[in-house]
Amino acid sequence: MAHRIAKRDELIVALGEIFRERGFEGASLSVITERTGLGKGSLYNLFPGGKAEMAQVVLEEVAAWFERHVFVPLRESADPAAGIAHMFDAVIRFFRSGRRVCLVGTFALDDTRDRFAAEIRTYFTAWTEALAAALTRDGFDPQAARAMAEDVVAGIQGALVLARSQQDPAVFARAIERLHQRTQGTQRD
Amino acid sequence: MAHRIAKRDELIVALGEIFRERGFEGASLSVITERTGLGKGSLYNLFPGGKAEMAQVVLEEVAAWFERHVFVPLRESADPAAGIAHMFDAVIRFFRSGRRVCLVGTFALDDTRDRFAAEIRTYFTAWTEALAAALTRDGFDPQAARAMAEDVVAGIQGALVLARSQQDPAVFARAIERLHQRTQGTQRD
DNA sequence: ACTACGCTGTACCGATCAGTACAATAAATG
DNA sequence: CATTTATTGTACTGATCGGTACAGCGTAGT
Repeated sequence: MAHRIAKRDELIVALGEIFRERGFEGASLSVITERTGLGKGSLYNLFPGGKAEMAQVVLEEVAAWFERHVFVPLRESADPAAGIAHMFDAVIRFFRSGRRVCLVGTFALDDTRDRFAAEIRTYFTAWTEALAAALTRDGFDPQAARAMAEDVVAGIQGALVLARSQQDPAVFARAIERLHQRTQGTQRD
Repeated sequence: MAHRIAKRDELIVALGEIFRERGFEGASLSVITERTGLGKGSLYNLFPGGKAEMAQVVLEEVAAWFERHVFVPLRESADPAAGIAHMFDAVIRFFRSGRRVCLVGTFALDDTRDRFAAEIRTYFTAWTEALAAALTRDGFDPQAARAMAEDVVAGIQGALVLARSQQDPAVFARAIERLHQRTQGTQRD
């Protein structure tokens, strides 16, 4: 049995890692009990809704993290370019420089997609819109800002796929760097 | 029971759709028998290796399709820009304007990733390298070509994730259009 | 027509799935 | 300490998993 996890927060983080590594279907109760050190009794006591509730809570946690570390800075930073830089830093940290995969992206592709469709959709629209708004404030034409925001969010997701496929975090780092530079470009309409 | 599938080629196509829609784990033998109209007896007669062999064959089929419709034009087209344009057309067709998802990308993210790691890796490296070579031939600085190729391949994957999450193929179409334009840009080093 | 063989459906296998029931234990409260 | 309450491990459920065994069938070759 793995080390016992004391606090609920840590448990949610651990669940997130498991879902990221194995997907929703692949994260069986047996691997969850093993990795968290919690028996089924404890798990179902904490999450009466079972696996679906665990995934739901993890998704909410992810959404909250992005809200705090990405969306708020994008929206409220006095200097929009600083907010955008902050976003890229946060993304690099969150995805562990490409070693981690995007849970929401994973869920968006596999057969879990319908179950969490609303959460997945919200995550990406919120991100795209917050970034587009920041780019607009930074001098981009609104239409160009929207296009650039889509490019950046899609580019990050794609970079995660590519880095994972090559087992090479450097691919992710390079892609992030280029995306960041493009947001600082001069052609803005 | 669904309509009986006559030819092996059609069967492989059907298997591809099932894996795309449900992932490797989610594509249970029961849904495969139902969707293909073939019983387990037939399936295991055709693919003695079971599900793993089915997925392997589908991956090979995808690789062959890209080799023929994407990599060869990229490598052999007299006009590299025409080869690149051909690639974008093929991609739009293959992914059904964003309604279809990339099987390889899906496998790269979920827990199937280790099982097919070699095939996944080859798919993306072959694509990136063929595109980078074409861009170089088209006048890009070799380093810029490599970066652009990574951006394009990652951008396509990300656009598929985004389009799927928004259930909006237009997101994919727009992203492809922008990627294509960037390959035609004038800043090449 | 007869044989041989490839294809097929079906019944079955042990393993594992998510989830439940519940008794034993631990912790909190008096 | 006694009693209540919350947490936990374990044994179980029925369903489904991937895979196997095999008998029945159709067709081709002769």
